[in-house]
Amino acid sequence: MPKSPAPLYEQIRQLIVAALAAGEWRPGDALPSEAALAARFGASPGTVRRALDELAAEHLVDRRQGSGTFVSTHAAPREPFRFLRLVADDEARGFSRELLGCRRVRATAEVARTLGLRTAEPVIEVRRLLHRRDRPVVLDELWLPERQFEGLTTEVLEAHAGALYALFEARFGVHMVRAEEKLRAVAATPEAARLLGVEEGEPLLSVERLAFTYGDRPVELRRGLYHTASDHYRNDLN
Amino acid sequence: MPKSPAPLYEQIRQLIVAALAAGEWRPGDALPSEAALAARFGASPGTVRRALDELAAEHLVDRRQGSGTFVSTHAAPREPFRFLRLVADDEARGFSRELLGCRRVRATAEVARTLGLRTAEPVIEVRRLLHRRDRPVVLDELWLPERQFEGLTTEVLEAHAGALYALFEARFGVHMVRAEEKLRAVAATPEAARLLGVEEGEPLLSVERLAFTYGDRPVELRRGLYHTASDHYRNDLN
DNA sequence: CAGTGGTCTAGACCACCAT
DNA sequence: TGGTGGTCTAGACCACTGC
Repeated sequence: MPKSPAPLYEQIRQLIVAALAAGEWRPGDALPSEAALAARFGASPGTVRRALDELAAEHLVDRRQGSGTFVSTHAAPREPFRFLRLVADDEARGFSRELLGCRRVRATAEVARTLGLRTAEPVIEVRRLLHRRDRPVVLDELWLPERQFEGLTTEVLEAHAGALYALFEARFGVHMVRAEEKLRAVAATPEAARLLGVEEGEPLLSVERLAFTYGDRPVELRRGLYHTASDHYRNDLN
Repeated sequence: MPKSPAPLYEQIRQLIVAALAAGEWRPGDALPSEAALAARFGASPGTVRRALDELAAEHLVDRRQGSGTFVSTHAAPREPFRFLRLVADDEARGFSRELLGCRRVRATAEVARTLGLRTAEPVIEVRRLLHRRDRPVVLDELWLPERQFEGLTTEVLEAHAGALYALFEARFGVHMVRAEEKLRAVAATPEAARLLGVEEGEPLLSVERLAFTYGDRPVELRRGLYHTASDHYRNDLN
């Protein structure tokens, strides 16, 4: 408990996040203007501006001079793979996707704990490959609470052309805000080796990702195996 | 070339960075107050404040209410390993260091190109191990332009207790501002296996880091091999 | 207590976008 | 041309630090 109340711009920021979580404005929508929000929250325009600037820094909203402030969306043409840090050594871009499977399973103890579910609660498991220049480079396996992703099937996935996170927004109203990743080097299992076209035991980069929606609620656990022969995981430190 | 000149707060930000690069204020020093800087640059306090806020967001300065704005330093007690993202699975903290060697060599073509030097220009090569609970977890190899690090020897390294980057600040006036890392999974070479106490061919996380000082000038190339059995590389995405 | 950064307000003017 | 966000200013008041 803080001694003094949070500053007004922070309170306003939280109110806007709550409105986003409640779906008052959907990804891609315009928010009300600064002046309108100032009137709504009874604050001066400068204070609302500060709240919006913080939200823009967290990539929750997207500010465009002359046109307005918009809810961020993974469907934006600029960043179809905003959270994927794997880049080709020669800077080549883009992947093609191959769906391996989608089924309803019971959460293992670890998946349940990580996603904040009860053990054995139903989850949807998706497996897929990403190819670069027709060579497999990523084997992804991901788990989603069925409660929030009811109706996600192989057919739905096959029918959707854009990024996975864009599908989650459009069809299930779940927008991914941020993620935490844990990286390790591991040896390829026989199955991973077969799917990625490498030798068994060959080093692969293991990437475990926990993705969060508004309000820091975890909604996706993902395990990726990256073949880093002519690609690498890029990270900027500051 | 931008059509319109950069905004005033950005010009002021760049002037402050230039002053930092010139050593007008050293790491740990206090900058002049907002009001004093406003007078110096002929701008209003609000504009100077914005420039300082941006510098704080980049971790170039550290703002402390009631006492002032200070030049960031790697000697700060809070973050002795600010750029090291390797954390123990059980959240244990801290490493002990073991120096393996420090010698003057000629830059390979790749090292020279990356650091912006001429081929075969002299560089200082340092090799060391980091241990967690008396077990080796990181094998580091790094190269520094001799021009900027003249006098860096085994003795100097042995005599210094704090972080490497703190030594670079205190002794050579080089402050590391940001870095870019490229990660891959690789197989342990015989030498790496021996030093890290693992089997030859075992998967290791390879981390290649290029570190920059003020003005985006590259000054250190580092290759790390991380043993990720009970540690992992942590990354936050947003 | 003096000096510092942190918050909040109010308003002027500009640059950009859509129509 | 009207509405949007972006810049810049000016000043009041508060919270915190260190002497």
